[in-house]
Amino acid sequence: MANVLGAKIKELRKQKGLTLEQLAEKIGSGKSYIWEIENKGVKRPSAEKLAAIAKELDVTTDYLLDNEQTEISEGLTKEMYFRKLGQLDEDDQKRIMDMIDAWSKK
Amino acid sequence: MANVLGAKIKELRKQKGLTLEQLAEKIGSGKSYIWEIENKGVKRPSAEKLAAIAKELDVTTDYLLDNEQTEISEGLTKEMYFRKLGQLDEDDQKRIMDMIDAWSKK
DNA sequence: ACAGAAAGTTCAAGATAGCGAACTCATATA
DNA sequence: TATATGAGTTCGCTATCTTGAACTTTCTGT
Repeated sequence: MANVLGAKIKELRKQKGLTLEQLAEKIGSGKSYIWEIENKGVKRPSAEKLAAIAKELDVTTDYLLDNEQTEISEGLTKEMYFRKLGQLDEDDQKRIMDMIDAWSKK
Repeated sequence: MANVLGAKIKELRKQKGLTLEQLAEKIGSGKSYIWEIENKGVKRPSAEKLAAIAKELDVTTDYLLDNEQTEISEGLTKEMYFRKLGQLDEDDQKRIMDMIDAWSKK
């Protein structure tokens, strides 16, 4: 169960049909580094690199870092609601946000 | 205009009335490190630390990293709530989503 | 003003990130 | 088979992170 991060990146990279070198080039790093993240497990990758990787693989940094969350489908429905939220009137938006705030403190 | 990241963190931390030590403790690091991020400028902070800081300061990691974006926009606020929503337990998430659904049909 | 506490600052040292260059392994092409 | 090409792997090296402990400055109460 170690190196969840690496597993996620490897899977997403392959889904996109990218080689180590291609992904590395897109985010401006060496392919050896991507390999080490995926296989050896880098303990504390920099926010810069990870954000770049996340962007290229169309996921959020938070998703990559969260060791509990290994499925993206769930996240996608949330994103849908996020969009819906934006369509409500200001007042309703504020009510929702207040509610989230309230429930966050538990 | 160097060290935009540090400036943002310092400002947000003060807005919340937190001391270096308080913020440091919340994210599990030494206060000296927070100070160096804010004042000396750490070049490539780890994703883990930065995500923890962002969470504590109620902003996204992406906002902290983006040197162009220095204002907390409306979009960012929604993004932040989107993330908060994902951190609630399933039941609460469902309640919020139901509420959004209900209010969408008005 | 003074003492003590709280906040901020400095720094040396050990741990890790991240790169380049060279290597292996597989697959393709002649 | 031989050669080439692309993908993955190993490793040493430097730069940077991150910490703990000691230090200085600022605040607070008396």
